[in-house]
Amino acid sequence: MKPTIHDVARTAGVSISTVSRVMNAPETVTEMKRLRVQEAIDLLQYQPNGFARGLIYKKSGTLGVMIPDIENPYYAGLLRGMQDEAVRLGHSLMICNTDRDKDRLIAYIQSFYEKQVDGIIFASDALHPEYIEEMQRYRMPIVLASTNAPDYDIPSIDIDDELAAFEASAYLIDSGHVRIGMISFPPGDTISGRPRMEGFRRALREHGLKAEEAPVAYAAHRFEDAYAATGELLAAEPELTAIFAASDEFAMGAISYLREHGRRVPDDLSVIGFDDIRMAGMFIPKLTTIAQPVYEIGVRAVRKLHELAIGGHVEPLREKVPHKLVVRESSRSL
Amino acid sequence: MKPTIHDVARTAGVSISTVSRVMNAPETVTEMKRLRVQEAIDLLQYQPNGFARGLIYKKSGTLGVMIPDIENPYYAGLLRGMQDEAVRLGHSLMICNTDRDKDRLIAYIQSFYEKQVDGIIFASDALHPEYIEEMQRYRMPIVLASTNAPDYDIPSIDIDDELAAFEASAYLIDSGHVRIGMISFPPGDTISGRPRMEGFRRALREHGLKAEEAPVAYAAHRFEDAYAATGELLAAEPELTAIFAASDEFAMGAISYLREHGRRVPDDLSVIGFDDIRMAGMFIPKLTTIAQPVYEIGVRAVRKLHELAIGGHVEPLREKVPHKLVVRESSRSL
DNA sequence: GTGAAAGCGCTAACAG
DNA sequence: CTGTTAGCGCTTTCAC
Repeated sequence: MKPTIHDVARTAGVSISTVSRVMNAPETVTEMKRLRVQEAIDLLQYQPNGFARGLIYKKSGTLGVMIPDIENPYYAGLLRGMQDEAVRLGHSLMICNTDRDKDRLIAYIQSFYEKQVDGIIFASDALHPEYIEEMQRYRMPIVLASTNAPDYDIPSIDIDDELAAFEASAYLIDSGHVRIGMISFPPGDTISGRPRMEGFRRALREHGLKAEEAPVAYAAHRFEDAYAATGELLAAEPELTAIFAASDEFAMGAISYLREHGRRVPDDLSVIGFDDIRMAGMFIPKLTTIAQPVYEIGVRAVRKLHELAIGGHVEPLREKVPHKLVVRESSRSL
Repeated sequence: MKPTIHDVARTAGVSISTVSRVMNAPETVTEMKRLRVQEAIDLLQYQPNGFARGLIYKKSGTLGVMIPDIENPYYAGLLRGMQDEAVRLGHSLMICNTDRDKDRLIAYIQSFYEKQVDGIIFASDALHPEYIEEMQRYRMPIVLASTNAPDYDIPSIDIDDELAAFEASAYLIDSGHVRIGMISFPPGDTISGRPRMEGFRRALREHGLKAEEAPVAYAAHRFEDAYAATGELLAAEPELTAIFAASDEFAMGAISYLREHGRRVPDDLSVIGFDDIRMAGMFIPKLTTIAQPVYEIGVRAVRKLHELAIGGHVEPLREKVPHKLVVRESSRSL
């Protein structure tokens, strides 16, 4: 059996309060007893029971994290940032891979609640009001990482997707491309879907191109979807010279399709991605992309949640972090 | 404030024991009261406090997981399997990314212990005796996923690395390759390092090739290391026609190096990887590789840990799961 | 069938 | 400075 505070007290010959004190306020105990207690602790390998402390402090030192797809490298970077900051703050992370499954997500919210996590970080593209309401119903501190909720007063941290997409597209246009297609997340996706598409369209418009005629194909989330979408794009506009992909994985899917259909990248077509996942620098050709400071987003999300859990509020509520265009090999000037 | 069992009891007009009963043994309560209690529960959004239950049951319903590098897609697949099985069993996962940092790992073991996880899954290549002893000292159930410990009686589940490496190499030889190099994990790595190298050598030997003369270059863990190692390999043996990479990431690093130095894959050189991470099918060229059933390993690891935590022992102690050669585009017959 | 009460391991007044 | 005691929220005998 795990030793308890009573065991320590007994072998040290003191009361349990004294033991408790040497753990929480050592300076209030005489050196002699403190040493004796410390010895007993070491001897018994004593470690206070988290449940008992939790009951009293009403804190678990654990943060819940929801991510939609753990196999998506984008989230891996985010998690790393969160984890590092959590360690720094003395917290643990309870991670839930929702697989974009609604029931699973709701079940996890309840589980987080029962396990008394100190707060939840919701990292996802798809954020239905229903989820938010479920979380708010339990009144748990929550912050959004790499997404946001314009309709609710929930702290969030992400990049300016519209602007980033604008810059990616503008870069293509400035490189001489005129016939540009986009592989977008579904228009119903209000985070990485619509804003990036709007940024794309605005770039065309502001550069005197007909935004409405530019072909856009939708892909759900994965490589294969983008592969197929590229076919649609080319069918709609065979003369395409550039593609703006809303994620690096999409860019890879597009490049694969192009290769297998005799189009060279970047010689025949330029492709630009989004996110700058680790793989972007390993792919052949290396991806030109918009880099998101994912690690940083993870770190700040945890920090924000910590603040929120401690102080009850955070400043600023909605935080934007800077993105950056990274030019590598998958694009070229015309 | 979170409602407690007392609140429910009060609003339902019963004692707390009755409330407790409708949650844990509803059939022992008369329908009338049961309904009234259920109503109160729904009304107050009552959810029992995990700390209080934990104190009594001495179980947290949480499993601790240690992984060395969350950005390595190999572990993402593993985690997905674990997560899915954990959900099925009603458990949560507490994940720790050790970053191969010893202090961090030890700190996490203690944290797991304090938080009363029901057990630990250790998924890693590097497994120092010190870690094992630290974990055993706390007498927590532990299972090894995708690694093993020959010197200790610890349940483990992984593939037969030596055999898998043998088959990968034999495939290359059967395809007509004679001058084959290997990019290996460091020889000190007794899991994915030495066994895979021995499998490689045995294949050469059993096919009448001089195993000792085959060049082997070592790479730590990542793409960049393999990139550099490929240069060493080629310097040692410029006539190489095939490379066996001990991981898919190594294979990608090798292919990148080859591309950038004017060698085409698979036309000039064949490259075979190991693991079959998701990216293997997205890379250009698609990787020929040894597929590990990572998802399955994750699932079984959780199941094993569950058994161990419940029954105190598992059968069989060391489990091997089958691997599979997957031939794609990065290799060809001579 | 149901309530009162003890106790899980710990912290925090409260007395001494 | 230190020990005693009352809970934290819940489950579980044990009487009624």
